[in-house]
Amino acid sequence: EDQDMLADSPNQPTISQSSSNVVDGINLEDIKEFAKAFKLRRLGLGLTQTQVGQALSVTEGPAYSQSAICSALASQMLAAQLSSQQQNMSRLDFDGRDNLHNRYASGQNHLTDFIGMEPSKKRKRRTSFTPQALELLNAHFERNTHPSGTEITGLAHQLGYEREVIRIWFCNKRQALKNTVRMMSKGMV
Amino acid sequence: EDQDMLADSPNQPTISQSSSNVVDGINLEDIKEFAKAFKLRRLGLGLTQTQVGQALSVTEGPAYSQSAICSALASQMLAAQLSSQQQNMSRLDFDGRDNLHNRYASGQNHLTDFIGMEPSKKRKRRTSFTPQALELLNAHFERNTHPSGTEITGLAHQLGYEREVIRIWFCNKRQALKNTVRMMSKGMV
DNA sequence: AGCATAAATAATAA
DNA sequence: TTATTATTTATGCT
Repeated sequence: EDQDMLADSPNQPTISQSSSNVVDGINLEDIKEFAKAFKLRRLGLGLTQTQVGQALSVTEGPAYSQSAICSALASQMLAAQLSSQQQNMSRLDFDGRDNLHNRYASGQNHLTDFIGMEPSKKRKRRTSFTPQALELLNAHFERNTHPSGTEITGLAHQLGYEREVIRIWFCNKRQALKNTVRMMSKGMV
Repeated sequence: EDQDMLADSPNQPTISQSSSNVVDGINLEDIKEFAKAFKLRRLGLGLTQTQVGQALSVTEGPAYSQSAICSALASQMLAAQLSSQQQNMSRLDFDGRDNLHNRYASGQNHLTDFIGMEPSKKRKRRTSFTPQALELLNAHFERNTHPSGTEITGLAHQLGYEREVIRIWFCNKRQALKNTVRMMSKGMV
């Protein structure tokens, strides 16, 4: 039916240029190629973004609004366009981590350097739990809000998450529960 | 999406079933009821979580941020939703709904007392970036998708935009990239 | 009208 | 409490 239109792939072969625009483990060139191919295909089928989104939502869940499709693809193309316009831009170095590190190491930091900034402490990437994992976690929580170290380890292992991540989940969950109870006791609602 | 949470799910009336979902001395079913009621009430008043939080902070102390309200209530509902999937609900209970309705129809309206004022705070004017700005931003993004606070401030200053605007730009950009990757991985095009 | 995307809101990991 | 991510809404273009 109608997702067939999207199914197969003209898939530009190659283009994995060695320019190595790799961000977060993905190659930006590939992304840009994909975006272009997707749009061409959509236009070839005479569909609007909204229509494609609706069609996809049938099979993929309600995850593709017009906005999603647009934001997913358009900006990649814009980026491609812009960067090809001018390859030579002046190279202001904002990438501070090294600079920062150097400055710090050389002891040249002043107070002003720290105002309004945080020490760029690489926050851990937010993990997202699968519904299955959540189900198990919630079930466990209802039985015991304070799992022992062993239990936590067991859960972590069983679910394939880091132990610390599971531990924190229970912390947050207890906090949420406590907040709710507090609000209830204040007679809200 | 989250209307679904409110939609059904078996509303144990009077609860306290002997199944006794009691954790730490509190009945989880009550909690879930409360969470649902609270949200319904908030939506009924046309308020955001942030607004409610601010209003409550006036009387209750600075203890209710948007996050607090969300974390207090949303996760309870999620848990309710998940667990209701399992216990093959045969039991649509409309009385519960009515009870709920009565409870807050007759109950304290003090939320409204503190709010009422401006539910609308003038959406910020959409800024439009110059091509030059976009070029620099994109270039930076390709080097680092998660700029530190300092880097953001630096970019904002250099380009003459508000810091927040730049920060949001990166958020949206990351989102766009992620959407693309997601679509790619689904084998589209 | 349809596209592109900034801004706002909700949810929740750290 | 903070910071980010996920999703939605709304606005400026073409």
